[in-house]
Amino acid sequence: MTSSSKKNGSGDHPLGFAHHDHDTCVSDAIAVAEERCASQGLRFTPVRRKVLEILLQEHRALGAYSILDLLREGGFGSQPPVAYRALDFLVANGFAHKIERLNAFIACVHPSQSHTPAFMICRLCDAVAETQSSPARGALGDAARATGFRIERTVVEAEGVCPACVEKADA
Amino acid sequence: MTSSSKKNGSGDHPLGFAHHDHDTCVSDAIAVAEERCASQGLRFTPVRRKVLEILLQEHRALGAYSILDLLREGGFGSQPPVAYRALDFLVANGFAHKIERLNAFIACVHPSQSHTPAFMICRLCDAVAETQSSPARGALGDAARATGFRIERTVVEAEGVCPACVEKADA
DNA sequence: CGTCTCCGTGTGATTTTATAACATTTCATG
DNA sequence: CATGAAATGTTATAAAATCACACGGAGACG
Repeated sequence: MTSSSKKNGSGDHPLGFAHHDHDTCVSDAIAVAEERCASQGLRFTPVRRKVLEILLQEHRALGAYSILDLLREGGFGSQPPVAYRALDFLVANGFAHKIERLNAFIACVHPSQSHTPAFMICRLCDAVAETQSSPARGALGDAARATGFRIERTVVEAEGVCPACVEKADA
Repeated sequence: MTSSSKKNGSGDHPLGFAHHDHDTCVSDAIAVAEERCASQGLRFTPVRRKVLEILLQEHRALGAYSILDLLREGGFGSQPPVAYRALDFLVANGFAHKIERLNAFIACVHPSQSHTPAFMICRLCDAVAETQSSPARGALGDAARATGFRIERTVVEAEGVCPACVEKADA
């Protein structure tokens, strides 16, 4: 099987804090990536596509070595650089993000627009939801301007408890 | 010698984007930590003190293994858990922070107040400056409230170019 | 059509970061 | 001083990431 190896079939998802039609979300996202690569002269190779499919399919943050396992199952190379290179490409081009707190990777939710992603990470179930932030507009931006620091990129990750786990805990 | 092994003597510092009297800053911070540990019943043991001294002295983000090297020079245990445990203590109690982006640690600039730290990391010289942020007040906080996510902690790290390196680059 | 070059891939080895497991020591308390 | 909890020391191992080099396919160019 090419899809999950853990827990998700393909319909119901407690992930990202919200349910949605996952199958079309995967194929849509792949289509978008394909188009954008074509239009920007980027090579959307089989390994890169497969890694993005894996991330979209699982719909959660995956470590490079988990991805590697799934790549192996798919008949691709199984040494770390294979996964890391594909991930580098996906991250560099905004198709995926790295969650620094987890040393893990997740597919981007809206790869079309350029954006400043922020993440909410559940410490109980490890679910990760992507959202937006503009840290450069708040206190951080003020500090940067005051000192002359030139911000190029920001990592914003909130750790806490997702709605589903809050319910469970309260129950 | 108990101080640095890399490059800082004790006077001049391009670190943290600003110069200051470093020797007193180290001893002051140690004194503060000592007091706070005493008042809160925390054990400010030799290893923990030494690790904090190292972080304060170097005044930049250090990897656990660099710290370990310096611990060894100081006659302390030299196996990873020694450093990691001391760092866990310092981080848990707000005397130091982990820079997720760098897998490195840095002494807290104002360990007295509880705060939501944010960091500016220079990708050219690796200098790190701590500042404040309140991501929970902006778009991220809105998203969390909207979805029911309970934020407990936030990681905010801006990557870019520090003032000194901007100058060098422009020159 | 050849062939050159660049870029991506495959692979083995290694480095860097972090934790597990367990014995020993230290220290506050009774 | 006995005792138990917390901290440390040490060995071993796991997890994450990179290095170095060989191979191969797609486009550029004669």
